[in-house]
Amino acid sequence: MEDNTNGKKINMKALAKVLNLSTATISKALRDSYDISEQTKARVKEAADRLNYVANPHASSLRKHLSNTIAIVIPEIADSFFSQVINGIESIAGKEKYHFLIYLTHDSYEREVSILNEFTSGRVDGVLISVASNTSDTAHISKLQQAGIPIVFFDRDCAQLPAASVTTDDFNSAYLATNHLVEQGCKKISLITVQGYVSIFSSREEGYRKALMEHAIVSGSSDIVYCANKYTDGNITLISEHMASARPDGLLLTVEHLATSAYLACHQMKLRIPQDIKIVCFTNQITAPVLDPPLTTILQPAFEMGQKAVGLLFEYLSHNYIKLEEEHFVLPSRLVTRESTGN
Amino acid sequence: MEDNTNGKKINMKALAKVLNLSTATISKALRDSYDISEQTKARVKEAADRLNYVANPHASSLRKHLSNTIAIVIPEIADSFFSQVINGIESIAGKEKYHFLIYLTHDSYEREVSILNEFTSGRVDGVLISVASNTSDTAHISKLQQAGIPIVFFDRDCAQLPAASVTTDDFNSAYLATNHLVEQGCKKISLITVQGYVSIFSSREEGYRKALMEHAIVSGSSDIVYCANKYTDGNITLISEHMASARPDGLLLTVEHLATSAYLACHQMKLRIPQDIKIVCFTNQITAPVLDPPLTTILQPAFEMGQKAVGLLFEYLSHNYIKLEEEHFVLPSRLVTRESTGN
DNA sequence: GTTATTTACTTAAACGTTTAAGTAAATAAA
DNA sequence: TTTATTTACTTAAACGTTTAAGTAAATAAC
Repeated sequence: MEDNTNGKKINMKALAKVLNLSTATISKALRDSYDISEQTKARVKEAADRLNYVANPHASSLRKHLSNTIAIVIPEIADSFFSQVINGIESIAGKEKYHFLIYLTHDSYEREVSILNEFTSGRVDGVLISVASNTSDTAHISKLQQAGIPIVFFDRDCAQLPAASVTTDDFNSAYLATNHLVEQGCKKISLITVQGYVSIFSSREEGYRKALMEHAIVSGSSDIVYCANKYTDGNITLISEHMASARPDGLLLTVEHLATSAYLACHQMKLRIPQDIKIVCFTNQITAPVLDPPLTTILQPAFEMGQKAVGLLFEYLSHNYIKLEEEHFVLPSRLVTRESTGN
Repeated sequence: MEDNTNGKKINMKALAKVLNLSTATISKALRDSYDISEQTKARVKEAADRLNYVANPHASSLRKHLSNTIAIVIPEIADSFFSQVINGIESIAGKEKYHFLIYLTHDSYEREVSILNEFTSGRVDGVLISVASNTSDTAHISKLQQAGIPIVFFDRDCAQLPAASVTTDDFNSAYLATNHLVEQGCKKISLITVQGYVSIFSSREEGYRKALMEHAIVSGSSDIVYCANKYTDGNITLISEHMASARPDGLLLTVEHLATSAYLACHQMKLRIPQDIKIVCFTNQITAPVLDPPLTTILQPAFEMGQKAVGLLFEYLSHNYIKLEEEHFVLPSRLVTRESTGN
């Protein structure tokens, strides 16, 4: 191979020297500038290919004030919903040659703040975020917006903020799911959820309440159990104790990992699903149909939400001049009934 | 607020002007250089904090030839194993103030090649990769190594390459799992797996074969089913057809998503697990204990593998001068027996 | 009291791109 | 034939850091 590079990493200057051209010409040729002859473009591209030239993204980002990178900020990654969202984002961002950095808040407001604060540095061109469940003060988000970094919320938004959002119809889904439990004969339905300020949890709670109200089922705060928002034995205990004391005949679970906990609790207490207790859960786990018994789920359009969120961001970034703060999309979730609510 | 910045993004030059210092002093003060007085350091840090100064990472990376970013290249993300690995990586990388870019190959060799080729640009300081199952030509990986980018393989390595690896004992796990099936009374055990060049699949296949051999169970190629490496209805059909024709009484499944497919196939065919057929699967799904019936699994130390892999990379990057190509770690997986192999 | 060393800074170049502005040669317009 | 325009480049500055090298003032050594 006569490539004159001795295995050293090649940069634009070296490439220019090889071709007897200026770096400006190389740069423009590679970006297909009208300013460069077709012949030269071909020569440059051939040489770049042959010598494995790849432009240094830091130099490029520094000069252009564009990173071609977006940040995805989520509470957890070991969750079917979030990983499917990432798949959706990747399906679009990958094609557009965008890179994405992932940040996990572990559902902690403090981490979220320190993660977002760093984004004023120009590291990313935009942010897709699903906020921590205990995020109520949104100053860190406003600060980012004021710094000119576009933000799109998905799933968990901060309703009080003027920002783009892609969510699902949590209120209605919870309402329909609760109705379904009532229709299947439940008289005492408990909500197993997570404490948090974000709207998805309050919406799900309100949907649940509305359904109960409409069926004249009295429910008090003792029918709601607040669990930790991660998979722990503690949650199993919480649910067991609740079932022992409140003796519900229906459960609405608002997060994925609660399905396993609730099932284990039922198995431990020898409660038969659905005969003794019926269960619905918000989850995208593919194992739902093979659980014991198959689980009735509220299936969220995770992949599509990811696509839509990143699509909005790209539309903004490509200067199609949409106003992000006016973009709000609510994609429908679907109640998939299975044996866990059958009879 | 008298911050002289009018809401514009502040850079080092602006900060220097505010403090009547040179940018060199600012830079050194923020990095705690011995060259700067404590008094000045305090002044600088206070002002930086107050004005929300965050250094531009592109400028910094360009100058230092360090990105403080690593790449994680995996086949899929909607998989408990990989998402737990990411959690492990994040648990270390997050603390070290490293950022990570995620790239999905969708198990395609071509995508893997084009993703890795880009890494010679200096975008990342190192790469953690689990190769695509059909990667046999490893030129793209060697090229990256020659360019001086450190690589650590996890789970799926390229055994022929001199590179660090963190794997689990696939051979032995498959061997033990198959033995377990035999001990539980299986006489005809099928392997449901995925076609691929990577060692995990061949190791699992060999472990399976060795166990059968030792028990003098004759097995032919008709006992092995090669599925697509993603969750599809096609796989369910493949498995059903195999069970109809080969009539196995035991199944060893080598990838997570096959558990759901196999269970559905059994349900459809009215085969009772474990009475008619016993099942073991390599999976980290938390729902394993609540499946119908609870699934015997080979649980991989995903989180620890992520930690170990990124730990090796950091040890190398911090110039502790370990030789990556000599680092090979094999972490043990654990057979967790449940009803799917009971009697 | 002169010289050497230390302290606490500053100056300026460099990292590898992109791009506005400039230019010489070729072509078109008058 | 002269002038205007177009083509295909080059020059040089800029992006925001880091750092080697330099320096003036203060302190220490002799």
